Amino acid sequence: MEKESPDRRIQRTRKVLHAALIELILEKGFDKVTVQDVIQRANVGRSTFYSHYKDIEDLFLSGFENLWSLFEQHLTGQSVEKAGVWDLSLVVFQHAQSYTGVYRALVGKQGGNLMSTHMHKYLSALMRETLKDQWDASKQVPLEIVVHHLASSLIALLTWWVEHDLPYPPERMNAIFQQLTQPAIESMLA
Amino acid sequence: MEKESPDRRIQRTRKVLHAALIELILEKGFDKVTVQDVIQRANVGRSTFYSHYKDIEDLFLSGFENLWSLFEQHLTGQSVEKAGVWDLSLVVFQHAQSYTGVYRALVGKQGGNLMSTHMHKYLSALMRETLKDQWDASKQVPLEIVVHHLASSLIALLTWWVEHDLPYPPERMNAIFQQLTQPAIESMLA
Amino acid sequence: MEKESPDRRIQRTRKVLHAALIELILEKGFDKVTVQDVIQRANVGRSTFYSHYKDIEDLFLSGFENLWSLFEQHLTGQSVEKAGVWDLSLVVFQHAQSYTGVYRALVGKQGGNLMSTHMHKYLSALMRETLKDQWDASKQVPLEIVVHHLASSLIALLTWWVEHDLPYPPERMNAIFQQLTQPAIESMLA
Amino acid sequence: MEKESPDRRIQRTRKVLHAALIELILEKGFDKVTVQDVIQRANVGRSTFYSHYKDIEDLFLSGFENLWSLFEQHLTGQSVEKAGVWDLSLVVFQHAQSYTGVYRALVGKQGGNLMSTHMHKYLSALMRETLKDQWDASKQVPLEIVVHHLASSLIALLTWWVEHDLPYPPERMNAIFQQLTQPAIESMLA
DNA sequence: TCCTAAGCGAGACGGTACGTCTTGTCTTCCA
DNA sequence: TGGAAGACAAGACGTACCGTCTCGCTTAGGA
Repeated sequence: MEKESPDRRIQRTRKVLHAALIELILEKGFDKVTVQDVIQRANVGRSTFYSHYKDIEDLFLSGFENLWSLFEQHLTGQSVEKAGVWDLSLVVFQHAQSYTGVYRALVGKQGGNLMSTHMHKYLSALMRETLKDQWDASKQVPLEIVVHHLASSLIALLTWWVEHDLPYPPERMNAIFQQLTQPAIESMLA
Repeated sequence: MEKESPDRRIQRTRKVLHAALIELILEKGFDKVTVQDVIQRANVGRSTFYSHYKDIEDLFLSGFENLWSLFEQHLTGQSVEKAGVWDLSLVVFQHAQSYTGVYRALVGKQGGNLMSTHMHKYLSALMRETLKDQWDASKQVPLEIVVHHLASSLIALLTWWVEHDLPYPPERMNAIFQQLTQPAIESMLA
Repeated sequence: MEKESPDRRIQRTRKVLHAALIELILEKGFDKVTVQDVIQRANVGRSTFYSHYKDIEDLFLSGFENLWSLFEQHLTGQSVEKAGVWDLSLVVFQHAQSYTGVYRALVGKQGGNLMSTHMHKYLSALMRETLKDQWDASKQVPLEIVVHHLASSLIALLTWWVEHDLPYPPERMNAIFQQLTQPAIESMLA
Repeated sequence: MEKESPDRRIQRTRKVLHAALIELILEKGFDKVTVQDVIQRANVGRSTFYSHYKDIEDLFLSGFENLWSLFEQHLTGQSVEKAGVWDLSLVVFQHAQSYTGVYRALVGKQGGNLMSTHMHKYLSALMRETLKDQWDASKQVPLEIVVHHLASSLIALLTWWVEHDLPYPPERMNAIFQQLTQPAIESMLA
């Protein structure tokens, strides 16, 4: 018996494509990976690839979405509802540690800066939520800029951390992030 | 008179190549620009291109080096010898305003994040110089990370500014940068 | 119905490539024909060309092989088993008349002397077969030279004929070939 | 002293170009030799080449013309005025032996069949002169064809001889040529 | 004796073709 | 019926030559 339902085959195909992509990014960086490479490594037909994804960037982003939804589960799963910016960032560092391999492939130079763009978008949204009630238009620095700054800083720090092979534990990294950003925020809120 | 020495021809060729590249990046982003496009726009032979530059990235970086050397002239030309981090950043914003067109092409998404990498490298070096004497190993946050953070933040802010069509004057941007980063640095030095 | 199997597509592609090559050779001579020309005329992708043939010479020779295998069918189809040199040459002239267009492209200057080389090789082999039993080592002229001479003469005559637009019928040409070559052979065999 | 007149410089340049071409043809065959190769080997500037010759074929033919004028001196120098076809052919074989190196480069495959075409033209003209008085229109084989045949045969034999490293002396080769062609001519003249 | 014109090397240049590589589309075949 | 297989048109890649075009250097033969 042991038949395989169509859906399961589809899931399987997507999984091997993602896995192949991660492998190849780690080997030579996202920019150098071609569709050719991926389908060969994944042992998948050319047309099969294109029936699932528009192009290689689409595959990449789909992988990132998966990762992000795991991150969101991690987030709601373990912290109190109304978390602050630095609760959020802690989860980011912890999550990155849990999935070191994947992060190494996606973050920074290897990931072709593609992930940074998307992660920035999602992170900004979350951070805006945590800050928007404490902020009013009279502040000297627009909320938009502050959020942009915090997201960028977190990603920059994360990238540094991953590319240096996680030399400190997540909690230490988060403490650093806090030391680097909190004083400015506090003084503005004062 | 008006003869053209070999050297001048070479300079001319490089100039039209740079100009063509900038134009094309502004039109469709660095990642979409091909060598084909550039030589066609610049009216330059294919082999001529390759006799000057290894590939399109090489052309891009050569353009960036030009820009950076202008920046360095700007820097030494107008500030006192021992400038601080926020004197430096002010010059960055001013320089970007002077060359809005070029910066628009090179910075951020349009520039394919290529410039960010190199600018980060150069900025970090300059910033490390201004900070290294005030820092000692006992600090909670390593100098390396602080410098990485400052350079990343400045570039992120610069990118935001340019991509939003310079909504504030350079001085205002630098004040914002200072408000976002100085408190943390001060409290660490205290 | 009217489905097209992969194999049929391949055959079709090769056919249009051959046809395009013949056309172009007739227009400007083999030496001037580029791969670019051929694929443009045949409406075929560049890489498709190279997936079928190593280079333009390969395409040319593949066309020649086709022609030669037709010739061999013609040969065994209509003559008695043990044909002599001048039975063979008659078939050559007849075959050239049947495929005037192709021969015009391949033979002589237009064909870049490429076909001559290969045709010489094949013709020599056939002629050696018809002569080798009647020859012995004591002859004043080595068999190798005689065969070389006969093949060269036949090709030269054929070239002249085709380049002068077939002014005589094949039988007349063969009679001429016989008058030019047979007396010497006879006198040697005597 | 030893000044060099302009004319002598020109002669010298042409000579080194010819020499370089011959060397290169012997090394890799005419078809593979580029202008680039020649000027590099001859240590001559690119524009200098083009001020002397239209292209590489022009250089080749100029070399052939030199050789041919040597041949004509050889011809008138040593034979009686009204020579027959086989006196002519003997001189051809002798001349080839005297200039083995050059012939090896020009004749046959190495020479890209270019020389054959021109030599055929010149030889035909000479042979037509020796035969035209003995021929009348009533002959079964047109003079034009006979001449074409004789010239082609001689060149084919010469090519064979040179490409096989001159295994026989010139006189023997000429005797063979005579045996292969004379009987037919005699029987036609009878 | 100067100087002017020519021969030359060097090599930048716009162009064209090469043979390779990758893309995204499409069709057939098999399980 | 979905996926593997792979042919295909399209077009960019980096390389190799082409033939044209300056440019300076050298060196002669006439002023």
